[in-house]
Amino acid sequence: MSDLDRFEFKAEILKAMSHPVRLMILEELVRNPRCVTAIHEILDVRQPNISQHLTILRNAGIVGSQKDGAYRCYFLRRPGLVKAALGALDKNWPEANIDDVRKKFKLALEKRFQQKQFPERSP
Amino acid sequence: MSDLDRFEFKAEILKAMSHPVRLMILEELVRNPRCVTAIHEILDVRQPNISQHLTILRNAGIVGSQKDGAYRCYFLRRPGLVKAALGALDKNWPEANIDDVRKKFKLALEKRFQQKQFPERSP
DNA sequence: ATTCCGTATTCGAATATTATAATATCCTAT
DNA sequence: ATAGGATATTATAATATTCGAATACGGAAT
Repeated sequence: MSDLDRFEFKAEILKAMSHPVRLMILEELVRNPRCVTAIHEILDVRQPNISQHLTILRNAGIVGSQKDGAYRCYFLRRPGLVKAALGALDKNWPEANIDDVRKKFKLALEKRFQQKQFPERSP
Repeated sequence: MSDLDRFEFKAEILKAMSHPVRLMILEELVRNPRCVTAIHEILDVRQPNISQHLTILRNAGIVGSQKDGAYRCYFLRRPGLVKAALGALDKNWPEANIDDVRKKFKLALEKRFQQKQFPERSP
């Protein structure tokens, strides 16, 4: 798997999660496996639309499903990943310290000029 | 901030990250603040396109920038969030255990019937 | 002042995403 | 076998995203 491929793969996973309805679905599935109707009742979204969103999540490998009689049970295939990603969004992280940023930028700049022997410019 | 708003906000942050080029930019910025040209050289992407992606990241509040002479230095405004999100993608999490899933689904199903007094159906 | 370098903006075409409506399919119970 | 509920699919219209090309703009050095 090439380097670019790896980034495209990660981007696909993130993109599949990047929708308010899909985030709500995932947050629900973190608690419990659910069938479509249950999700449809919990969220205020039409059933076919729910199915579409579930398809997107399934294609990304984020959820799986299993038939149980008339129902189809959806569940997280990568609960760890999903919890970690949702967790990253929930926690309210501190902002970067601007002085540290400036310092690191200066260093990066100097290192760059040494390495590449530029006459000037471009950190 | 309403409940839906919160999900839309999270979705926006994720969406802003959900692009291979933007992921590469973020991974670079995790290491060091960088100016546009440096990013442009590291990645094989045209400069105006880099600027466009940076604008998207900036609008989502993920990166900030600061002028330094002719350069504009970009840096992570929420390094913790970004590291956690990238970390979630990197770690290779185990898959869900299908038996646990089934068990939880049964429970959810039963609970649902009790609570809602349905004659039948719909976990 | 003019030139060069670093960066941003604008526009356009191609493509992708989204929600809705309509419809189809599958399962279960009668 | 038929009805009704659960789920999926399709088509479509509205909207958004993406990239490249061209261009604009600002700072630094001559």
